[in-house]
Amino acid sequence: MHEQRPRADALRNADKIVRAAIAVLRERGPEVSLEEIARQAGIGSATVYRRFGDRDGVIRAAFQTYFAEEVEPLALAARDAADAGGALAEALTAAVDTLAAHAGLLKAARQSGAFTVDIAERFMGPLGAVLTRAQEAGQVRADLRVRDLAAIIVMALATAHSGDPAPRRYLALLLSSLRPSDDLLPEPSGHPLLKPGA
Amino acid sequence: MHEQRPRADALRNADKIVRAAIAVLRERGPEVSLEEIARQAGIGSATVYRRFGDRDGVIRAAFQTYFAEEVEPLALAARDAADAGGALAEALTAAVDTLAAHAGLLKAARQSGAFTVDIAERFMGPLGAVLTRAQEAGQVRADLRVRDLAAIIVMALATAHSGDPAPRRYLALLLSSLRPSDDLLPEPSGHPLLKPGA
DNA sequence: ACCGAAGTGATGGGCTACTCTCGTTTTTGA
DNA sequence: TCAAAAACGAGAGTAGCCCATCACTTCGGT
Repeated sequence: MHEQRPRADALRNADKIVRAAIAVLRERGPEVSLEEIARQAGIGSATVYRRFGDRDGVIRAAFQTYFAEEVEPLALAARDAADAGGALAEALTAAVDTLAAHAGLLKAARQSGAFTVDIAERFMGPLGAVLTRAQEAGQVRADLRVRDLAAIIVMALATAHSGDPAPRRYLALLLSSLRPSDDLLPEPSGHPLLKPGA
Repeated sequence: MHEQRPRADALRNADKIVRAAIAVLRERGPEVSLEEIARQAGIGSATVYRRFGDRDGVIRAAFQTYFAEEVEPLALAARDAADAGGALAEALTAAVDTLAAHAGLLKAARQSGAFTVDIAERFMGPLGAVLTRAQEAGQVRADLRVRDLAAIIVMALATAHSGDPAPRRYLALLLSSLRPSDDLLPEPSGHPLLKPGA
């Protein structure tokens, strides 16, 4: 009854598929067929289905891997900065930049429901400490949560069309909403805290 | 060489198709087949293709009609309010509410590239006067443009998952970014002002 | 070295967007 | 009112893709 860990080559192949998916989706967008991804990975298409269930499974896995490797480190890098508020803004800007540079992957993730506030929040956890410090310093409003930072990333990227550069203006607008304010934000809508995605 | 205007029944049918598309997409989301929409409209599917070219054409037309009929009036209604800043916030909130109530249609529009800042801006024109008045009253920052208001709508809705209520908290956050500020926003990225969509 | 887990490539079913044709209906304008 | 023109409907047909399955091969841990 002990969990069987997957075989070594299975892990290698899963990784190859994910890498290929990231690259191909980035370049060619959500239109590419699964066969194309499998071909790029040098893996049979049947294997892809065995490992990931269906097309959306591949896209979800690819996006989450990308997020963990490219975005989460940005949050980690912000932890030790002297200027908490500045580090917060920098981390968010860098995250938006790299995501905007992966427009095709991002679009695919959106269509597969993989680009949500929940997912972003999962990888922005390290920003929690920075946020707290910035709040204690009076640099940002006190009623913010980490989830709001994740939402800012999602919102800033909503305006990015195909081929657009990063939507700097709107991100700046969003960052300016972090300033302390007398009005309190309404409570988040009553989400159960269950994680819906896989 | 005078422009032929389409026949009366052709216009009627186009309208029937658009109405059916709005209703069906709202209820069933982007997954519905074109044949289903045609059936609901009581129109042959070949006619749908004749009039709108392809699937995305139908969705674009449906979304724009919805926008013109349900969202633009909200902007018009705000024009004569005494409190310009309040009217601005109300109009944006109401726009986000109705769009959130049409989640399926919205999702389809996004997938077809019909829900863009450009499209929103096209129908938010009437808010220009209100924005100016609010700026003169010092209620909102001076470097805002109508396009930014359109972007706020797009951004606020980016966080709406399927079945979510309107994302009030994030809209409130966005509205708080309208407050006057000492920092200037960066210029909008160098969009040509050509309208890409149809 | 063995045996089960994992992979392979091929095949096929099912679905949907889209096209074409042609006989039929509706509109238009004189 | 009537004939030409325009639009329509229905169905068949094409093509591409997702996904499942199968019979067989390869690989890896014990």
